[in-house]
Amino acid sequence: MTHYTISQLSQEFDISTRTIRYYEERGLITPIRTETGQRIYTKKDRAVLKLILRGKRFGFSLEEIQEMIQLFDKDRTGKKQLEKTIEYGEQKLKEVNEKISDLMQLKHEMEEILQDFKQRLKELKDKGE
Amino acid sequence: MTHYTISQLSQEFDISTRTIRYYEERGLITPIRTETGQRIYTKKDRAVLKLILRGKRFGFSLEEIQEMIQLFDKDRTGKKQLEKTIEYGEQKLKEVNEKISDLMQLKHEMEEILQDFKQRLKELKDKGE
DNA sequence: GTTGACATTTACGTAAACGTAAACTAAAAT
DNA sequence: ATTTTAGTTTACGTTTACGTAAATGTCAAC
Repeated sequence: MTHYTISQLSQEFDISTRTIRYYEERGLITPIRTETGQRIYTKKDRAVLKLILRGKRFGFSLEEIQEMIQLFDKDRTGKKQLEKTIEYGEQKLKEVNEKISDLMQLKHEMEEILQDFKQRLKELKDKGE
Repeated sequence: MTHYTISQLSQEFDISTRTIRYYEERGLITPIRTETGQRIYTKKDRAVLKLILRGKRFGFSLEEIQEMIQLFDKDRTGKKQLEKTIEYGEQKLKEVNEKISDLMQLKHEMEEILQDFKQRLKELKDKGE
């Protein structure tokens, strides 16, 4: 299956068709159309949608995501263009790395607190028996 | 320095005073007041604010963050309470773990694309010389 | 060939998370 | 003592990211 309808994608990713159309409104996806005007999504469109949803889960705004998509999307042939793209990409990569280590710290903190709670629960149980 | 004014925190975290008051409006922070009504923030308030901002960076809503704060905050003495808290905490921990591995994947994808771009740039340069 | 599921555009509505302005009071600085 | 500067509440405004309804067209099934 190389093409998808809007409702297929809507079901697969558990989002509304409105949402998908909204992303198109914002210029994030650009599906082709049938003669009668129905949207047809290619595999690439689907991949982009996936990228959008992942970006959203990390708290990126649609505007930021749009910039990132252009990074993946544009046919950058010129040397200057390529250099700028690489620079921007490394910047974003740095941000992602920071988010990861930030999340790791949160994870550790949560684990510690949980350990503490579990310990307390154990003490309560030991005392109760 | 054990206490802070609203503008001190505002400057330290680079957010508006409105934002800080809004978090209070939502019940996320509860600073004490002077006789004349000025807000005074303790170290704990500051820590909570930090937590809020970190949560936001990961795309958690204020509502979710509020729940998480309660996890850190409440004095849960009862056994049932503790068990529920632990369960909720483990759920959140799972979510954090998912976010981390999700982010790692994004990181790898970005690295691959960057590698590709760098390769192309190198080829351009080699050809040019 | 008509019913029902799915599609379209247009357009107004909405919740979350603040921004901003007004009108005022208190604290700090000169 | 009087300007600044910083604080307060109240309340309406704004942006983002969609929800929702209306009015209409089309594809698939019976």
